[in-house]
Amino acid sequence: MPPPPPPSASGAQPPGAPPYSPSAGQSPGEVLALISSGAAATRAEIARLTGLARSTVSQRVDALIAHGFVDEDAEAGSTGGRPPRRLSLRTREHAVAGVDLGASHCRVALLDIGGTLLAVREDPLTIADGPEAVLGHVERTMQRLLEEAGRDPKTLRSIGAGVPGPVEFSTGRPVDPPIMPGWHQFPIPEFFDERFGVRALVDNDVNVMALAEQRRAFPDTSYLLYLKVGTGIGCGIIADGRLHRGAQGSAGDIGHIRVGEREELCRCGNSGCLEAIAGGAALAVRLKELGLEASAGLDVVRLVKEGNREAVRMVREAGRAVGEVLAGLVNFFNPETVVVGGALAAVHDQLLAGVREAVYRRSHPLATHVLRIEPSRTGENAAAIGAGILAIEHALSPRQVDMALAGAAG
Amino acid sequence: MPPPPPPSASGAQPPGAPPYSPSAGQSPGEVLALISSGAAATRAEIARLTGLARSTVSQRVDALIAHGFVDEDAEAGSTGGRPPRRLSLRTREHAVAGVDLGASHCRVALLDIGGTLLAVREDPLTIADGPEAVLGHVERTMQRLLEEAGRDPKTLRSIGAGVPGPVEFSTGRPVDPPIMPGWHQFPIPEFFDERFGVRALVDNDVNVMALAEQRRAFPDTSYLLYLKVGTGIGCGIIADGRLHRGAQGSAGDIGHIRVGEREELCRCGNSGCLEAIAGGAALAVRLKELGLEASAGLDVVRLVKEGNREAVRMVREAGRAVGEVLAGLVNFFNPETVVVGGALAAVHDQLLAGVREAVYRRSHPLATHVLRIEPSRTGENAAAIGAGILAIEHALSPRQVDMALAGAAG
DNA sequence: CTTCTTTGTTCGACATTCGGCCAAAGTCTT
DNA sequence: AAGACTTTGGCCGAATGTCGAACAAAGAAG
Repeated sequence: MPPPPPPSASGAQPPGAPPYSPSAGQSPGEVLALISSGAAATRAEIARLTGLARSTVSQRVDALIAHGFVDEDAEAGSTGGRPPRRLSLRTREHAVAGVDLGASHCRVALLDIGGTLLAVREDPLTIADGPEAVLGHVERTMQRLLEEAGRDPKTLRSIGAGVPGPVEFSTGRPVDPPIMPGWHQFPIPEFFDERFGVRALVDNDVNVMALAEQRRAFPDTSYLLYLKVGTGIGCGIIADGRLHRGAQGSAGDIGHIRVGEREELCRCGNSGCLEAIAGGAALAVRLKELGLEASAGLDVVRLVKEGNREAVRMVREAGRAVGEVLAGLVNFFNPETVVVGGALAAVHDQLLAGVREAVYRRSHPLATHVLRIEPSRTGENAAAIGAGILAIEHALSPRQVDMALAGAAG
Repeated sequence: MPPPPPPSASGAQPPGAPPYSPSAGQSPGEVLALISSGAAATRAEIARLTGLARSTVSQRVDALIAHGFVDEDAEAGSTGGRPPRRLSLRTREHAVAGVDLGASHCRVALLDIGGTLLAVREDPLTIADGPEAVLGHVERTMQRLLEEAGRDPKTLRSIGAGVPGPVEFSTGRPVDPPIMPGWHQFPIPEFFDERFGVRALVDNDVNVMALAEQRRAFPDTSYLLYLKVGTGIGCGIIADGRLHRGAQGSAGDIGHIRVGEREELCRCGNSGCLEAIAGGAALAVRLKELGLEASAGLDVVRLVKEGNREAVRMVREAGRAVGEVLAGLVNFFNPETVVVGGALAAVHDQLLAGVREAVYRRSHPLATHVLRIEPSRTGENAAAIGAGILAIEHALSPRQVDMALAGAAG
């Protein structure tokens, strides 16, 4: 018979004990996370941060070094004692690819595992040509970039991809994508697994852009909305530092939210949709009706930059429409940062003026008190880099790293 | 010289091996989570689920039993071999309190750690009397309920509370609550800590109602919106099974989202707010203008139940207004379930008809395909129970349990 | 009544972690 | 410039935790 609850001997915690465990560093993979995130750069820092014994830290770091995940750099400056050896992610032998597929373009980026862009290439490409043709091109581009960058294809650790349509993230398959005929349920990860033997993560393009924006430009923000105002209008959502994809992965599909009582017809069949009022395509149509030369969102940008009064007025009005919808989303979601990107963000002076005007008028003071509304800081590579970040974070996840260390024990 | 990176098995896993670790059971606290959640009820089940050795499981379960967290019940039916011993949460010696504070009422619930309601009590109470008076009453009610239920106050493990205003969850302090004068920044957790020596978790009342609804009525849904249509209108958000509170904890504040181009004046100073159009208070005002007897949301409910045509029409119209806003939120958030509660949900036939009509007209098929819009299933105790759930989940969190086991080591 | 299956416990082997000790490598003081 | 001090990292024995095999328990199946 097991003894009854012990009479709680004086097991009171020693006074100087670390505060339990900050729930980090419990495995080699988590130690690597500390290193790669920049939270800790030396063995001693890791020990302090995790509360682990220095010897334990050393042992884990040794394992990470032995498996090629970590480099031991030159020693850093002393703080009064023996100078520490600086640890860093071994970027030379680990690469990922980020793929940005658009309706009419394809951009492939090669990044090292530390997030540094090694090479990019953009090509015109019709996504409606179907998955085999498009992904075949992507594969060749990846091979080419690897060669140009002097990286062994064996060092590719994972692949991220952003596509212009809804995706079931867990399987990486597009789900009834409107502008991607032939892609419904196509197993994109399997395609890449067969060619490169690595895991591919596929997400909506707006989601990966939001990820890039948050990780690169606003790392201190955990709640961020990324509004893409281009031909259409979409939104990427970062909640608690992670992408929010919703129950079916279609979260952020705000292009067809109704604005006011307006009746502009939308291609979706409804009327008054945000996209039909403020989307680049809709603006171009209306400018054309005014006799101006405009067929796409980029023409609107051009006209605004030329100082065309009608175009400026229209973009500002579009900003107000976006802002009216955004005001509601701000109340609902309570983000800390809203980033406006997409083709129309090129004229963000005009667009953001309208957005800010509407949001600050309609949102609650509590929610807007510290709210920042800013133009996108990432450039044309945003989606490709965001896809690459998706791949990097997968490859460096403690779980993946621990598996690699355990799987190839030696 | 360290060997180069091993040929890192890409995705190939040994066929018979357990699927790495389902990231559960890594500590006694996590074993308890399996038991309390009902995921596993015997030692053998825990071993199968976690992949741990049976001896390890036994040792952890012994520790949990020794510390009074787990009971070993009578043995269950055999499946062809030795019958397993059934394990269960020891509910007799662990209790929590759930506090529901409203503008003019106070409800306190006592629950055992398994979530069973032991006792409840509601009293009229003016929250504007200030924190000392109100919390003093809550304290006395808790003492009384503990006595009535025959529970030693020492068995109280934590306290949850829902209050009618914005709260900074991490500190448990109200932040500029409009209808709680005198409560700004009042340290509610400290108040309870001094009296009961346990942690108190304070959240917005709509949030805890959403939690109760999800945990009790829709446990298989990870993305849920709880709409409370009462005097005002608010929304609780469950994302990935957890409460979404936003950057400042004011997420879900949808009462002042603009609906269409309407111009009804709102107490917030703006016009066209959802609350001013569809809130119970606004409906009552309008019915009164029509010469009917109505001063609060409950009068609207009464009139609808009496079959008053104006009231029915008005509630249905309110449902449409709510639905119009909700349609946008559904596109943005992509929930799986929307629950409509609050005082006006008592006439959910009329209200939901309007909501569904607007949502299914305006939301995208992809998002609405599997979307359920349903009336609240929890009753008047929803907020108190939700607050209790907050407390239970804190007390049973692996971290808390592991600390308890380590702290009182024998 | 024997054999089989499943559960839970006991116990020795093995791995991990800790903490103390020591060497290394700098700064600071005299 | 030499010695004292501080901080880092490696080494090693002790403590702890986990595993797997063997075994006992308890019922089902034949």
